[in-house]
Amino acid sequence: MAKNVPNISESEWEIMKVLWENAPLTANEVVEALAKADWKPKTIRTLLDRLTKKKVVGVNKEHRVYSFYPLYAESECQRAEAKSFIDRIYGGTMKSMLAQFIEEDALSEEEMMELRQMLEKKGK
Amino acid sequence: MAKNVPNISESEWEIMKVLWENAPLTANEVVEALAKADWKPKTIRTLLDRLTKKKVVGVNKEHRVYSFYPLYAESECQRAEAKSFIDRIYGGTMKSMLAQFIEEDALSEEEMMELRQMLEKKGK
DNA sequence: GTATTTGGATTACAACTGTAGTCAATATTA
DNA sequence: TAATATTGACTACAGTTGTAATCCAAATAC
Repeated sequence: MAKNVPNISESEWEIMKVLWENAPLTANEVVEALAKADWKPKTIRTLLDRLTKKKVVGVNKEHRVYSFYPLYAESECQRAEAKSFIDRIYGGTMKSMLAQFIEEDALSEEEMMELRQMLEKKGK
Repeated sequence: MAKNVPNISESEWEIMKVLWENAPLTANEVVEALAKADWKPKTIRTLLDRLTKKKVVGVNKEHRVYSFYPLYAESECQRAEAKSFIDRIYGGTMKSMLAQFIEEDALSEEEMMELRQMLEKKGK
């Protein structure tokens, strides 16, 4: 369980989002999915290659045109990032983070209500 | 308001934590505060210099031995990091993040209770 | 006042990132 | 089949980061 997820850089994360939604995809399909991001196709290739080298992405080489797919679930990666983020910035507790958001009115009334509901529901 | 905080790297963040707690401090005092972190003093100097160059830290050069102090509040930096983190990883909403934590039972009963209380109190 | 320590300035150097470009083989098109 | 386009492999190159070391001047210790 909880194999440690390798580090995924910011640009790489964009690629991953596409793969998590539609994998497997060829490089070209990823390029198309990211048309709005103004990256040159080669850049996307490089990122795919790096993700592959890092073993965050797998490659199917059965056909001439390879296809790529994630080797970790999105939620797994999110959780890994979240943990390291909260540790680093908020001393390790979600509470401090949420406390700050609440104090600084960074949440809308609606959002707070949703959060309350989520907590209630789980509460029991 | 909300001048954009420059990027603060992971190691640099450790330095900042010390400065936020005790600034102004000389380089040497920072070194002492970070004795447990096993960084060579020179490394800490380098990080202080970089933070200074980035204008995240200010320097008082009135005495031969300089002293350093933060130019941004901790909460300001935390918020900046949190925003970019949530945008990048959770599509921009705190809700998705908290939802995931709740679903995956990443919070203890006690933590959830505290969160509930915080939300209640603010609620009205 | 000489030797030594301390602190600031400068330099080092590899890994990781962002952002591509070149090259060569294969596939497709005319 | 000859020209062209696609795709994968490899290379490029500067900026950031982690992690220091060297050099020199001033201060301090003998």
